[in-house]
Amino acid sequence: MTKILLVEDNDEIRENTAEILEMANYQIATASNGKEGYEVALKEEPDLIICDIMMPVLDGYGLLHLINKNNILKSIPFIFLTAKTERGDFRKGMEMGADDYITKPFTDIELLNAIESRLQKARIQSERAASAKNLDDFFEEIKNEDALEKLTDSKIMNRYKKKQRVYAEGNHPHSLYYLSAGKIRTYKINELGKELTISLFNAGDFFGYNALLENSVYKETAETLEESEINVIGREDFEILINNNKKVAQKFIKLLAHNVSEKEEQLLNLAYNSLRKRVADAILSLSKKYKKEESADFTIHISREDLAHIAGTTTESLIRTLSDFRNEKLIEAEAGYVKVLNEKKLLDMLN
Amino acid sequence: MTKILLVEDNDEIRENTAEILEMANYQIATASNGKEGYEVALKEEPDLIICDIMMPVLDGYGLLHLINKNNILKSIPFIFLTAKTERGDFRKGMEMGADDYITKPFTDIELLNAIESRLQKARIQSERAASAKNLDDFFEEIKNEDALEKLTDSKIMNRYKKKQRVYAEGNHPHSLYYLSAGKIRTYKINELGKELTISLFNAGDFFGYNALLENSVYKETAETLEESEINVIGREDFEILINNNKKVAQKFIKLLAHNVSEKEEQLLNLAYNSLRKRVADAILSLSKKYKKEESADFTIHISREDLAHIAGTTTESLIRTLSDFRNEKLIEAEAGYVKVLNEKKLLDMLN
DNA sequence: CGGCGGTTTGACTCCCGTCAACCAATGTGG
DNA sequence: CCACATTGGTTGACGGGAGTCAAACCGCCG
Repeated sequence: MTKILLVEDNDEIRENTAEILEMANYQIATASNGKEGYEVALKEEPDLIICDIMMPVLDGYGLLHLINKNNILKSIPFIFLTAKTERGDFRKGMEMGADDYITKPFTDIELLNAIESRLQKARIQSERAASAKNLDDFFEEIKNEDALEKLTDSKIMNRYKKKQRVYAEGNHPHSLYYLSAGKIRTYKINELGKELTISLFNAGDFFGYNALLENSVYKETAETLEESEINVIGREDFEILINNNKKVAQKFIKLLAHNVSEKEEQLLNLAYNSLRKRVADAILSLSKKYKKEESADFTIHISREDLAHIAGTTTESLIRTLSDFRNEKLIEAEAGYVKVLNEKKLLDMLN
Repeated sequence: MTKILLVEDNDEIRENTAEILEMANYQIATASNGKEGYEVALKEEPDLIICDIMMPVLDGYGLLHLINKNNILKSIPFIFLTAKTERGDFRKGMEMGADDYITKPFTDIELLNAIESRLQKARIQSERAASAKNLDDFFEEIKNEDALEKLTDSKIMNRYKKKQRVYAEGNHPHSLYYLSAGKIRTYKINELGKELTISLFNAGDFFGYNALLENSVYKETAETLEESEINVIGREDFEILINNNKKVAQKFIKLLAHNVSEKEEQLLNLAYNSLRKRVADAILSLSKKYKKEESADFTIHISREDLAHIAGTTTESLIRTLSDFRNEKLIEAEAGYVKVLNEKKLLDMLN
């Protein structure tokens, strides 16, 4: 049932009006001033508010102001019911966002008509917005339909040399990649030409799926860190698969969710961690990704520049930090490689 | 740009008024009577209609009647602009569903205020309705599943005050959240207690799905930026849905993929951008997320501290940067709010 | 031998984080 | 009702971390 909040300080008018409205089969909540009205509004969430202007404690303008500031209440139709007949008062009320302005004395019919008119209007508004949304959904659906016809079997294998590019930022994705051997990194470049390595991939990883799933262009560049072997899966095949195979969809959902978490963690690191800690993290994440087996100590062959781009710094700064680490016996480092000596201390590195 | 239809038979008033509105940067269509007005309305689909009452051929009431009968046009705000100052005329106009009633003579300010007030109101309506529709769709989907019996009671709605916590890092997720009104942010804290805001959410967004999908604990904390209303969807319901409903799975895959892209972009920013640029980006991302409509300028009420956490810096540094921006006339800022004056320059900010 | 790419070190600068103080507004408790 | 505490915003002074530019070094190959 439609619920109406009536805010009016004069007891007689309030009770009379409430009675009329109840006879018209509305559910009524009442309040005798703006402050009380706001409290009742919060609690009851009426479908419409009728409100006097001149009231003690908090007047009608004040109440309307509060209502408009509240995200939950601001879309409720608001009608002023007042003895203030001056043009200035009327304009002020309307400009503040009231939906109607009824001057006393008024007839029952006027009041009821005004209410119905506003309720009607509110209903139309919400219908309208909802139907726009429906149309979008509809087109969304069509897009996925006719992929079914074009099923072509394509499982190509490619060999890549070191530092070779697989795809570049801005390209349109045509395929999903599966790294069967080697190492891949993806990176972005900012306006000043500085590189940041975003992700590392190892044998057995899929990559390049993000642009496909988001249905957009690549947002990063992928290149090999060393010689690699890559399987290419056609876009259509992948789409059919993910749309029709529950398991595949679940796998990618989980993968994506994990990616998001990882990136969030990286964000926090880059934002506030010292260079020392960022370099330590970079080394550890390489270790985590590429270390062959649990017990053994880890050595990676990587250029200073590449390592710097993982830590988000410059080559020179990275080198200084590596020197520090070397002096502290945390790592062993010579041109072209880094070997982790004390993983625990790296892990506990303070900022 | 906002388009306004002005229907008025008096040439002088029409042209004068149109001129005022054009100066206020609205796009204007005109008509000199109700019939013509209806034709123009159909063709132009204005964002707002201003209309005289007494006109030849078809009067203002007639036009409003036609507009209300037309499904495409009926939700357009409608303002009468008339010499008819009688209470009866006013009531008739409002009862027919007009949104405001301005009597001649009127001042420019009155007219412009009335227009802005109604446009604002219309925006709120559609936002609100669209977000409600989203959730309804979602539950429509749920209903079709065979787990019907379990989830009848699962649509819980919660009210949160400003700065209240929804979930905390490390908690186990029990539900999916849907923000039906208000604003939410998620953030992480590093060992030194520094906060970084990871994501912002607006009415109509889902949040908290990442931990569910990854099948792990929350990796970030979520709290309200202002008073909010949140729908809670039980974990089981969500899991059934996403595992069995192709459309829902696709929706979340796309959402996740987009999240990843966003985070990657943020990574690059945090890694190498100057404080100036990061602050500019923070302001712009707020604008992008919370700006109501295209043309209007954007004001956000946010504490310095919160803004600093979005930019990944300290409150003091943020304040200095804001002062610089203010001196450069890029923004207007006083305690508790920031207003964007020159979006383009903020966007083109160099490092 | 000279050039070249990658690495390392040095010197300098400056951005920005830290600490401290102050102000204004708001709330609070006696 | 006022003194007082508290909170958020702002400004100033200071210093260190890390980026920039330059130069030296080193191994390698033709």
